[in-house]
Amino acid sequence: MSEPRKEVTIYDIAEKLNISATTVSRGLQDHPKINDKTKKKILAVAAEMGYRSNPFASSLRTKRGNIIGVIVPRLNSYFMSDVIAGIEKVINESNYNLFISQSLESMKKEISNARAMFNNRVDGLLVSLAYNTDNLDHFEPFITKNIPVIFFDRVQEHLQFPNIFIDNYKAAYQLTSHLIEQSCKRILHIGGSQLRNVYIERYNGYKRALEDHNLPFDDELLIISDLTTQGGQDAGSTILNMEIKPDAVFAANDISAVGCMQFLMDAGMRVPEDIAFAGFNNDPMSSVVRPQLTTIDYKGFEMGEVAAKLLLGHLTDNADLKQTHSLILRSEMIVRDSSKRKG
Amino acid sequence: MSEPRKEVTIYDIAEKLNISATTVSRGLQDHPKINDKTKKKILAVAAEMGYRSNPFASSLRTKRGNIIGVIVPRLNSYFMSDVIAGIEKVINESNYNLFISQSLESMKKEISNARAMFNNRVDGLLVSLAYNTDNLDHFEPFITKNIPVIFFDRVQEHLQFPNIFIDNYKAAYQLTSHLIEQSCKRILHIGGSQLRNVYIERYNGYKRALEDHNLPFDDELLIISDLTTQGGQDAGSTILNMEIKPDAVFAANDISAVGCMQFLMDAGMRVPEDIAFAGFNNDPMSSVVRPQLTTIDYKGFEMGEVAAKLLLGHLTDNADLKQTHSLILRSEMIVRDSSKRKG
DNA sequence: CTGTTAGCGCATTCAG
DNA sequence: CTGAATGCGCTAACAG
Repeated sequence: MSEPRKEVTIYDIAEKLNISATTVSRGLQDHPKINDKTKKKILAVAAEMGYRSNPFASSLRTKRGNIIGVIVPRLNSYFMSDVIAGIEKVINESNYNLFISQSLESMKKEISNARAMFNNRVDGLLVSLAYNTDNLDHFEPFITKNIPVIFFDRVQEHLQFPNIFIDNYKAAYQLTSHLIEQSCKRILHIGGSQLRNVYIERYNGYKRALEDHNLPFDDELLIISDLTTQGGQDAGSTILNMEIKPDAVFAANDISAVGCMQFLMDAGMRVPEDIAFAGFNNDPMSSVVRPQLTTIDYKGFEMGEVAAKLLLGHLTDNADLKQTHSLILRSEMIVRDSSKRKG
Repeated sequence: MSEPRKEVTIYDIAEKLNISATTVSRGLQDHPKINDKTKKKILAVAAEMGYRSNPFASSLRTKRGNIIGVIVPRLNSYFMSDVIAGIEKVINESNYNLFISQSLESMKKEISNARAMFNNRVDGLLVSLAYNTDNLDHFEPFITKNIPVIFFDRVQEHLQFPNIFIDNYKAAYQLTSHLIEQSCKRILHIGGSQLRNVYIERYNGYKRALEDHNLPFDDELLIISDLTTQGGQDAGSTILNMEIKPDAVFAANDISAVGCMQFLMDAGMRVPEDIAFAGFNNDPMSSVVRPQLTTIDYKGFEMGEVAAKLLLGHLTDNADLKQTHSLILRSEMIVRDSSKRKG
């Protein structure tokens, strides 16, 4: 295999044109004060010589690597991959690059990922927290260096870090109220980690809706789960063994809702007649399952776009955007057959 | 907001310890010829002063950025996000970082992404090709610079670039034969872009199975689709209008299979009695849909891991791994109710 | 509009 | 085992 030829530098271009490297550098960056003619010549020669800029040198000089870090709990969930797709779309149109890593729902990994991002000198960071993260100390170094960190979806309140999320409380309230309107009186909730805002809020919204409609709540009606298919099935099994069964289930995500629902249907229960169902996220499987699942349309792609744009705003000192501390995105209830007991 | 304090450099550490920066640099890298005592002192002072290495300077010097680029058609598909998760897992354990971008199934975007990766001087590249990519010219620059490029899943034969994929031909043959064994005689195929190996192979495997079992094939039995839910529904609509209907459908992915199957069921057809179904990928929705979908288990996560490991092997001059040109991963047929007409 | 000079922080000679 | 010197390629003063 032949050795790669030496890289062309701005000095090579400068030499060929009998001008200074500075001018070449400026020409390449479309600096306003450079003569259009020289600019064109520079570009032409650069192309001809196969020049490509050296981002390492540039970064060393400017102290900016033009990279944005992303830390998410998992990459392989429909919702998250949709968020990442949204982020990528926005970032791809900018001059930044994306470093992506996953915490695998472990705070320990999240800490090590954050450190890696910090050491790699990302210019900004987008984070969705792991299941069990209970403090934000590992993001302190970013504050020291004025590196913007933005949390999305799985957020935690912090003075320095903007948050982007949807109104989980309201959505859960809405969903639960809807179930109540379908004359459900005993609604069970399959909830996620009560460390995470999203699951706390969904639980709170659910509970408040019960209260507001004078429905009783007892401990048997709350099942904390890992929200996997298996988790949903386990919940189904628990329900099957209950003396007094719930007449509705509101699960904190679609996957566990579907797992639970199909488990109970396989056991002979009818949905929604015996037991109505509602999930959360509008995962594709919610419209594949029969009866189709009532859920909350939670646009991951849009959330990714918004998060990325907000971060870019911070990086370009956009005054308006820097004002934003919390951004609450719209979400929408989608009523499907799994909860329609009338009409 | 206060200005970030100046970064600590190896010179600062050197000064504090009255040794040279060279020694500090060596100590930090665990160079064998450095006294253990000095090494420890260096590490201690580095930690104390809050030192972090400057990857820009290091990269400029060594000409390696320790980044691996990934270009995929889409990030938000279950299969791809699983692949990416596998890649991330392996890379996260190494000293490399991941640049990720998506071509959105457009060759044009793929070209621009490849250029960006090249200009950002990635050390290696993992690629799954866009729907309509019909040549590999945009990857030539990587050859010139001896940058390894590895294709996975959506691959194209090329002397310089290793490929990782599954035996799509065999899997399709197996699936089609299975349908034939269920006494299906008229099997329709919903295929993807006939530019992409994966879809060509699936079609070929299907066709060969028909031939081997002396079943007729006519043009009406092939529908080329974009393999979305809508694409599946469209295929269903076409089928509904056929005078002689197929008694089985083999779709090149699960999403379109499910779209088509549910469309036909909604129109009153019975699955598998009137029409049997098979898909491809083992997407989660294939086990949620009823009847559950017969499919090919295609482990994205594993493919990601393998691809990343192979690339790392190339980067570390691992002789064994560098020998590998093509790697064919195992896949497995999963027979479910959508195709079980007997027993 | 263009050039001169200098230095970002590190790793690698080469010399002890 | 350690150090002095050098340059990777670029951009930002500053000066004209």
